[in-house]
Amino acid sequence: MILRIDLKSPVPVYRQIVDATRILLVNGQLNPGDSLPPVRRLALDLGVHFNTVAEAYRTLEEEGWLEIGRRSGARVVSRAVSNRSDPETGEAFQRRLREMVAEVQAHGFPRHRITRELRRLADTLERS
Amino acid sequence: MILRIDLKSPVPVYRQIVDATRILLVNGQLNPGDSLPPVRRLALDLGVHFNTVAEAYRTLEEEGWLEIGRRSGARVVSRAVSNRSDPETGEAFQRRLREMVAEVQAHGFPRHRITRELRRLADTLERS
DNA sequence: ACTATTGTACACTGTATATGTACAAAGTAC
DNA sequence: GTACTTTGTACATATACAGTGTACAATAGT
Repeated sequence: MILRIDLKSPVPVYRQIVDATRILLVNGQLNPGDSLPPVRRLALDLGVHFNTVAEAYRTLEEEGWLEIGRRSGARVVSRAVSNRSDPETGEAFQRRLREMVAEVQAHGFPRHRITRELRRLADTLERS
Repeated sequence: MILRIDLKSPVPVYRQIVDATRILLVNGQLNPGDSLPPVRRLALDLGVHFNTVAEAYRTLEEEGWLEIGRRSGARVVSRAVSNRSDPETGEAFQRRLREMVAEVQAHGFPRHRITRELRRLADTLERS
């Protein structure tokens, strides 16, 4: 499993691991039955302490993605996704989208590239 | 100025203020010459300490949006946006977009609503 | 000049992130 | 089936950061 994390980011490392792994899970690049690397190995790869990785695994377990055993390590399980999403989820999604767009606009990222990325992502989602 | 912040969010309040205000600035709902409320008043409205608001204002000042004076308060200034955005900006934008999408998918938010929001935002941007 | 209003400075507290170290459980080898 | 090795867990500690409390400094208005 290859993840890229940024030690200088204000986002805590364990959450970066969670976020990156969740993408793999949602996209089907990690499937039920697959094993995740032992905490010590992934920690070495990423250059962090293994307890940091363990914290990430526990978070993913709480979200229902993983099953963690003492010697068996972390394994992906099939996860029932509730089709009933909180109404709050949609609002928060819109707000965070606008925040992100405003931020990259402030950095001078041109509008047409922003719209291009948004549409490209929408297309990708639709086809998957 | 009306902002909505979430005291239970893991995102620090001062950054929520920054993010929300940046949207107003980028969208032209706050323009050069406009005054922002005094830190104590906005703090009362939001239910936080005024130093928290002051921290947000200072951050926006560092980003070049505001000019802060002792008695004159915080005032919006015209800001030269560099058209040269870091190449990193685009990559980070894509990554964060995918993270957000994966997160709402995990919450059961249906794909067609995600794509709808993405395209709606793209359209809005294009027309502004 | 006085005063009220504004932001600033800085100490303090609580919480969360990341690490260090010792331990416990459970497969594997013999 | 006992020993060993590999795995995650528990918890103490260090550090950084967010948020608050309080005193101060500057400045516009009277």
